[in-house]
Amino acid sequence: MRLHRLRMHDNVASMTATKVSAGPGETRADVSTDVREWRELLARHADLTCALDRALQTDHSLGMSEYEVLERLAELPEQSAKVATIAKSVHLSQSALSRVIGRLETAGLVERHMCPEDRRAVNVRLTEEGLLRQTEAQPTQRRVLAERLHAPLVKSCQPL
Amino acid sequence: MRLHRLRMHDNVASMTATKVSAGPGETRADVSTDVREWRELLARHADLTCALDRALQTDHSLGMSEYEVLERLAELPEQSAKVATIAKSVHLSQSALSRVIGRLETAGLVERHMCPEDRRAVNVRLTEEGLLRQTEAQPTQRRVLAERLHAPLVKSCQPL
DNA sequence: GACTATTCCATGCACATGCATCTAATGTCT
DNA sequence: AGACATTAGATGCATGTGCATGGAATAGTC
Repeated sequence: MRLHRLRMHDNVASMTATKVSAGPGETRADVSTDVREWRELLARHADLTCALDRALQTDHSLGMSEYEVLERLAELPEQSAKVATIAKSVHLSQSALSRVIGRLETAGLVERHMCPEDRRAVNVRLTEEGLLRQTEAQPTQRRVLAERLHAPLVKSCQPL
Repeated sequence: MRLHRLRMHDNVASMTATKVSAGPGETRADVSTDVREWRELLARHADLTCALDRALQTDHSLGMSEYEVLERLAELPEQSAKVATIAKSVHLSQSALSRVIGRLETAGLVERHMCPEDRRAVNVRLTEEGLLRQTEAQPTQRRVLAERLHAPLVKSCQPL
């Protein structure tokens, strides 16, 4: 049972070179505002990611990546989309997404169909079972978000 | 070369059961405020994590986890700490942290010493080389943070 | 002092992910 | 049509991570 969580994906963005020289009064121990914000972001992400993954896994046997893909499909009127389309809204590499879809397919929650108008593409369609699972899991996700999205951080950003 | 990034760790927090029932007007397609916030957090995290890892790896041959540990040590006056202490401020499991320290040790950036007053514990000490590398890498980290922490998100949270 | 429980860290293992690459299909030239 | 470039998606591989466990040292109990 995978109970961790992480993701990232290379979303190529502009690299405007904003020069930021550290202030002269800066010592070894003090930390810039950006760094504090960044550490809070990391802490919040770790907390939520862990809690969400745990809750989804325990209560619904779904990983966070799996749930996210189901959720995106469920939000669509057609409840199906090409892999490339899903990739645009999920922070996973193409390969990781391909495997997530593979796991969902094995579990019977989605089906892969060849795309008639572009036979390279694959259409991913939510099954009845898939919609059911997503519908069941959604309250769990919402509950965890409501509980922790704005809760005070336990593990924070103190300089140790 | 590892060019991804992600982390999480189980920081046990209270599980106050805040009941949040979805409003009756909610349809399949609309997304709650919490969910929008959560997706923004995910997107920001993915963007920064990816950019930071790339920059640190390319320019300084350091992973994000490695850099973070170096940074935490460099912030301390003694520039050394027990593993358990470091663990409190980094979002890594104990095992992952142990291995990060192992890689840093192999690279000659930290040293492991037995802790005299508690011989179970290990003291991790920044080497000269380690401090140098962290000092070199810090501007890179600050630059990426300044560039992207508040930049508009390219890959956002649209319902596809 | 002997025994047990607990704490600190390292390691075996399973697994999800990113990168590089491959195949197939499509698009673009000439 | 033929040749080359591009795009969609799957997969081999290396790697980082978490979980479970283990060994060693300490703390607590009798």
